[in-house]
Amino acid sequence: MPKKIVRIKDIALKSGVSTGTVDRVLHNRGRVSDDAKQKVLAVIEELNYEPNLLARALGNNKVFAIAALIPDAKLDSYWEAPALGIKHAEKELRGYGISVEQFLFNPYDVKSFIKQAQQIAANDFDGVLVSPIFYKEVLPFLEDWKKNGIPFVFFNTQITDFGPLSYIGQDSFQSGLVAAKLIDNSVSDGCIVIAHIDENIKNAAHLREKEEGFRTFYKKRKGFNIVVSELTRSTEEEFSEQMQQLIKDYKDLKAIYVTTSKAYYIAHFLQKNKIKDIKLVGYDLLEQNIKYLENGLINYLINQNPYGQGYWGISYLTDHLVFKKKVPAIKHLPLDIVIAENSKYYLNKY
Amino acid sequence: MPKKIVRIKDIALKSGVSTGTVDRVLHNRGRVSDDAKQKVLAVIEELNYEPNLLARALGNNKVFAIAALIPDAKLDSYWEAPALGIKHAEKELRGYGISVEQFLFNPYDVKSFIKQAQQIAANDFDGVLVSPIFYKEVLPFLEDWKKNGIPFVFFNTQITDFGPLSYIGQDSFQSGLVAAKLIDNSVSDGCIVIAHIDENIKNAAHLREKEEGFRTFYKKRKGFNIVVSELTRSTEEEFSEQMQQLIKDYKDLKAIYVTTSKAYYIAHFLQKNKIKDIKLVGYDLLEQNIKYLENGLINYLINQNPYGQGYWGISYLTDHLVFKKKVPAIKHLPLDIVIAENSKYYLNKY
DNA sequence: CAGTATGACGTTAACGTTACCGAAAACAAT
DNA sequence: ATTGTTTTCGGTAACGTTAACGTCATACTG
Repeated sequence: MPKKIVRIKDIALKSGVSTGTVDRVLHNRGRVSDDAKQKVLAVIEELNYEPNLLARALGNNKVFAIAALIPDAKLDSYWEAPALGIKHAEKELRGYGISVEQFLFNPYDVKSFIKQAQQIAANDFDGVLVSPIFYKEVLPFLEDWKKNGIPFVFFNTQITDFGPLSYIGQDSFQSGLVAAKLIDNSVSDGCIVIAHIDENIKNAAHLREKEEGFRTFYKKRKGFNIVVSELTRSTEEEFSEQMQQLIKDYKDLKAIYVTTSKAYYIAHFLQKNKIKDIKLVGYDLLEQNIKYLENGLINYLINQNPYGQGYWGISYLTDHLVFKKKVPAIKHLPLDIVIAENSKYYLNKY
Repeated sequence: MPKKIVRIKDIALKSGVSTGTVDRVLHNRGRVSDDAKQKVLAVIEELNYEPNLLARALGNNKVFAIAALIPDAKLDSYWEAPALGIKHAEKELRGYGISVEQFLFNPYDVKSFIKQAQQIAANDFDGVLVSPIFYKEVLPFLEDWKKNGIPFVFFNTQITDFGPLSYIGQDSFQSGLVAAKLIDNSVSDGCIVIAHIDENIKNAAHLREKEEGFRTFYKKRKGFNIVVSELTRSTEEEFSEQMQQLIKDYKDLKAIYVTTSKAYYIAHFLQKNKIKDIKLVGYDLLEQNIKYLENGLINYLINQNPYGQGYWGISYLTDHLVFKKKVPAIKHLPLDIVIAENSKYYLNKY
């Protein structure tokens, strides 16, 4: 009953060559006659050989160096989670010959991004995990890596094409739909604001997609007034003024959909000004967000699973490098709906 | 920079014994003097040795046979997902020397459970994954397995103690809280029914816990009338009558919380009788449930992640048997809140 | 004190794969 | 024919761990 295991040796025997030749065929690195190659391939097919991943990794006996190019969590705490996911993945996969080095850049400073990317390009890594938030600037590096056969995985921000090994992240449009439905479940008319906070909407395709998804949902609905607002917060006062204005402009404001992880700015404002009955939906389980989720000022958070993104990114690169497995070209992580009662399950777990 | 790898041989060398001795210490299978043991342990600590899991599994060179004792999906489609999770896990882990055999029993027939369990006990398996829905009947088998040093993992239904390797499932109480909050978000007063469908509440501790969680949430709230109803459905007519009665008894019925995966029974009834404005929250992404989720008759489903339960169960047994890793004694899977817009992410993925 | 258990340890062949090192064979240029 | 070059291929030592086996020494038995 336990299926007979097929080894390289068996293939070699059956096709009358040596294990070395079979190995060369398997990884088609040439130096093998067409004749032999065909024969070996036929036998592989016939016995339907499945490589033993353990032995493969062990025999390889190489430590693969992976570089992770991500924003510095000190400058935006959203990035704590991916960093942790990456760290945990490394720990778990170290036994499989993986080592990861994180290159942190300032998400508000293109220069710093380029500098770190150059660092990576200068040393030779076997794979790169990158959050390509600077579209134009990352391109030359992608070219370089591609030319050198170094696989790279995008995460969090999607770039179409340019041949990444994989993209890991969320479906922004769909997440806009989810947010809309959640609001729709408790608001039956009035004004709803889509708030982009601290991001230049021009450069942030994923925010536009969220907005698009949200609007799409509400196209079917009557009696709502959907408004977009771009807010910035360099100081609390500045932010507060913008909010005051918003409240004044839209008397029937019923709900706010925050497309970034900064919902807690608004929650803070609402609390301070004792404003109730405005539903609030945002993203990401930052400590401050959770706080307001628990005291009811934020109604729902959508988890983008940043921890999982980091974890899967490293995981996929490992599958590719160590085990030479195929990995999906795209992995959309679930759009977890988080309330106070189930939040703990989404905190730094996978 | 790439950390120096510590091998058993290094430990042996440094502590002046042989690799065999180190191996015996590592797996403390005795036959080692206290003296040597202490020394080896000290060196292990000092170099902080981390075993190479690949080499371990490869060297072991044993095919571990795991038995999965679960209800037959033909008799309750909830069990399709765990079966699939188990199958996928097996596929993924076959390369690591794992083979799984599923033993399906009739969830409504104790005899069939016993028969299958005996099957497992008769042949010798290296590990068992079991959904112990028949509390009393499973105990003797647990004793047996324990005596024979065969690890077993519970999933879906929790049994306190009896020394499983791990329990994998949901926190029922907490899931009651989640359900309550979801209903509370869209209902502000009136009567709310907790419906147990097709289950004997006496034997179903997890259903009682769900109810308990739900009630706990509503203890803080005023103006609600929380009612419990046990429903059965052998025929559609029988069920319909019970529902009619319920509607008649509670004119201000605003929401129903179904503690099992049978919310679609109620949705079906509501649709047929054109009853609107009763919020419905249930469990599990069965095809029929999804259907009503999409057309709005079911408002929320809570995903118990049955696929993941199966997957993790096998995964944990593998960690224990193959890699000899420590596994958590308890794994509570997330209480995923599912609406039409995010349901696809929870369908048979992990 | 011989004989036998018992316990403590070392040695070693595997596990399946990889990758390097040459040997052998085929071919090319004199 | 000889030498040189290239292509194809076999042999084999690793990779880190496991577990069966063998070898001692010591303790116990009568």
